[in-house]
Amino acid sequence: MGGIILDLAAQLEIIRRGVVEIIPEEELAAKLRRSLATGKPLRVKLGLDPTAPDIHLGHTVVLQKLKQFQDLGHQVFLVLGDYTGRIGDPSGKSETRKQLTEEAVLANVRTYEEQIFKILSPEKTNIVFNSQWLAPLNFAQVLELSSKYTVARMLERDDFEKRFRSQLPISIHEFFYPLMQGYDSVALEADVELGGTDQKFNLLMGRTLQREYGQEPQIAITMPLLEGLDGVQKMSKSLGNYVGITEPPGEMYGKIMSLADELMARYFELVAPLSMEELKGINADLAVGRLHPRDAKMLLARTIVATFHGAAAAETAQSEFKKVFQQHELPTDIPLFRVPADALSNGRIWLPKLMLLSHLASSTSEARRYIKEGAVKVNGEKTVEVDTELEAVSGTIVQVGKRKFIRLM
RNA sequence: GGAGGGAUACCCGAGUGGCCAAAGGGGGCGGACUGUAAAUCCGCUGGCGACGCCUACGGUGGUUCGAAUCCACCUCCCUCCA
Repeated sequence: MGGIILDLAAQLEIIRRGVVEIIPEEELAAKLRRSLATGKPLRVKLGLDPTAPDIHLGHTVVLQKLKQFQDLGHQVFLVLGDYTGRIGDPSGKSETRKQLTEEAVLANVRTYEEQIFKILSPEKTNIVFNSQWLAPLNFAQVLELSSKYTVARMLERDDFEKRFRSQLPISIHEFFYPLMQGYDSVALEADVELGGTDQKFNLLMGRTLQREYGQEPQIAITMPLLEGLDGVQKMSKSLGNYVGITEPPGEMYGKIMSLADELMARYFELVAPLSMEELKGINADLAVGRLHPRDAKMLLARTIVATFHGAAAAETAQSEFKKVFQQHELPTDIPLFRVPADALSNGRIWLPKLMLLSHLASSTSEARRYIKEGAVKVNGEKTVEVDTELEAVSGTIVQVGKRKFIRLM
């Protein structure tokens, strides 16, 4: 399968980095050993639930691990859960998720693909849809599958258990999600399955089912869940504490700079594609004060932006950041705004009106608030008078807060 | 099928006739400070050319000078019993 095949110890070291659990590690070593001996790559699987088309840094933790397998010459399978997506993974949820329509799932899958290849090499990635083997199953086969596991064991799963105990509804079809995901492993004859720690139950289900279907059980590897920008809850789109990998470079850079210092190490370890030596060096330098936390964070931001937008974009994002937030200068690109003629009287415009029209504020009340708070600058001059009638001269720069600017034209 | 409890702003959650554009917390935003869109402290957080007016406490009506608060019906959610 090509690629650099390192020896067992070297492979294990790379695979171990950042993981929470490898279940069981001895079996992984055995599989790797066999793979090295026979030249047959391992079949590594990652399931994606196509409900959220926006991939964020949280997703990349597990994608990077997959990439490492890929770089080690193993065969990577991305299972796009078009079929399971219609159920919605109940993992960690306290309530039943709504089912997606077939069209919605397919639309999401397309967006997924575009984003995934920012990390994975397209030519080395096998994308498969689980409808391929799940859809043709007949009722007898489904019954057989469901006979391989018991309700009692199903209820061992945390979220099911909680819901059951507090008498919240659990639909029967939700029990099928782990079964279907496990069956994916059977269908693919997976050697390894990756997932977040919240996926542990589902990953182990794969092992159980593979055994039931006469296969060698896969290895379950769990990755940590990345904390979101708030530093408390896991990164997720619905919590709004995420950095999307398709966000513009400047936005991405800024969001990372807004991380609490304490979270830096975590992001360095989980999302920055640096070598172990580099990581160790950074941590050591930080510990002895040789590296300023701010500069470390800038390095982090630059590295992450470079991953998704390239080194040049990362450099630009950084110099813009320095310019605006350290030197308090104007950004290079300021959106232009043309004042509509009917908003002018004698060539002047009421400042709150201008802010509203140019989306610097979402209402005149908000605009008034900003002005009173001293957040508004006109050509660099703080303006606290709400009833300012501004001369609409081309080139005038209006700034709200630290980040919002317009230039009149 | 029966009995009870609840629905308040972005979220959680007080308020049980006027002092309520509605406590408190979270989140968000702004300012100061700085080392950064970290941390910390302070402030703001419905709309309106605005010391006033309009809209808002699940929905629709009603009682009252006056309703988030009382009454009726409706919708949805929850708890207990069967």
